[in-house]
Amino acid sequence: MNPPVDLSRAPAETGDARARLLQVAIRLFAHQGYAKTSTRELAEAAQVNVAAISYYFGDKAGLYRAAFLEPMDPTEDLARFTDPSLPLEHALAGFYAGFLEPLRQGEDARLCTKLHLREMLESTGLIENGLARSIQPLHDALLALLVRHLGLDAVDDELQRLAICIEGLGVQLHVGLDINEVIAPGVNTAPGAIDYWHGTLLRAALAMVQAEARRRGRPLPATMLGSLS
Amino acid sequence: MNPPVDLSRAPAETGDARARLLQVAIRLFAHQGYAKTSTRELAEAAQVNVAAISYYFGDKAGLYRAAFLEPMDPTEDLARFTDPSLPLEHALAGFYAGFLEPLRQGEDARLCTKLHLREMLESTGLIENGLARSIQPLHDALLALLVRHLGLDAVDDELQRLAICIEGLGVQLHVGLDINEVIAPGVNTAPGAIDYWHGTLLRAALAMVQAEARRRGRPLPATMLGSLS
DNA sequence: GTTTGATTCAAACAAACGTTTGAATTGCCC
DNA sequence: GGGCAATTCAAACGTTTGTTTGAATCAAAC
Repeated sequence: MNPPVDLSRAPAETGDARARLLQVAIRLFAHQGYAKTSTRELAEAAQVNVAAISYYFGDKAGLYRAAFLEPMDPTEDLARFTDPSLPLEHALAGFYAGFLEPLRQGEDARLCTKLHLREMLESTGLIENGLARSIQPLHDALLALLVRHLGLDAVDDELQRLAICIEGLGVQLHVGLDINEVIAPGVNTAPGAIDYWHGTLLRAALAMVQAEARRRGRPLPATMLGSLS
Repeated sequence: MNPPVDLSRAPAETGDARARLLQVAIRLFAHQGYAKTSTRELAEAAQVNVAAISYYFGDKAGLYRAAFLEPMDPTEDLARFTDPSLPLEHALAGFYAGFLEPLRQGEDARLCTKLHLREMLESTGLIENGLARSIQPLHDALLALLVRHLGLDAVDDELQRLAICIEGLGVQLHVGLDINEVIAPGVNTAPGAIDYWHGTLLRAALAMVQAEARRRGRPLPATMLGSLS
């Protein structure tokens, strides 16, 4: 009795049934969505009895919530580019490194990103409490970076749009992971593809920022750029 | 008897039950996905008996397929930017106009785009036969445009990535429609927001293309640019 | 007015769904 | 070994799912 429903982060200490369910849930929910994934399918994939879902997570929605919120820690992504001493180029390189790292790692990390992207389209309400809280700091940090390097003293709408464009380039890589392979075979899978993408995104973002600086009549100080240009 | 299953485009002539089902299907499938939308919900929303679904479309999947493939005609989007006499800036402006037009129109057009975006993440196989066939021409036309203005004689991987970035900026607008409003309130809903976005996307794409031209040591002829710069 | 074919309807179907149950099993402390 | 709580299990629960059925309704042709 007294099931540890939502014991709040105890993935390994309570046998591996709970942990296996979580791992499988991320994969299956990401791959085929919430509604198309049945509890029996989850249980079978995790080699666990169906009742384990309600035992450990209350119900199917609880398992989804746990799987969705599990690996969300924006702090390490933030650390990659918020250092004010970084030149713009290196900061943007660090920014995109956060987007590209899941692509380098195994399929699990990629599916985890897919799970979050899916929520952006479905918006089951989890997005306001979880995803937004993970994205907002990244967005604000990027805004601060741009304000600093553009020499502005406030965030205006045009800067918001610029930031969203810069983020969008990184998001697009994940959203179009599958379809880009159909449209332009090899762009994502060829050896070294991720590194090439890193360079492309970085140059694109730099060009956008420099264009915006020029548009505002505030060309970037050369010292703020790195070696690439 | 002899039900007109998949009569292949006869939306109005056979009473409006079929047409109403299609219209409702686009809205509901886009809003909550395929699996979360039940046949009874569809029938009720369309004020139609449940049997009408199998009567007109065979089954639920048939209705989804019909709704998905219904309004897909890339030719008019193509016409906006493929004219070789257009300067680069005007061509890119036309390119993004195709992305932004659904945002100007009613919610229906927006949901239709959402329906297609959702398929990019789910990949139920419909994407290869339908969506890819609608996107591929756009992508190829954009490649041709870039090859022409960059003075290249072939498409290489870096040009593929540049094209995907340019497209990604447009896609991002739709993908992030909801979440961007949470992160940066007003960017999509403020009066004139779409027009502002058009300018931002255009300047960003131009900057990316010019940067790529510089990287290749082939600066763009000034004659190919328009009045903005 | 009757016939004919197309369309609509309420009702029912089997299958799959999420969840619960109560007994069986396990691991561990005394 | 006995007691105890945590965990696992097969089975069943009631509901909802997609689909089908056969009769009822409708509009036009004869």
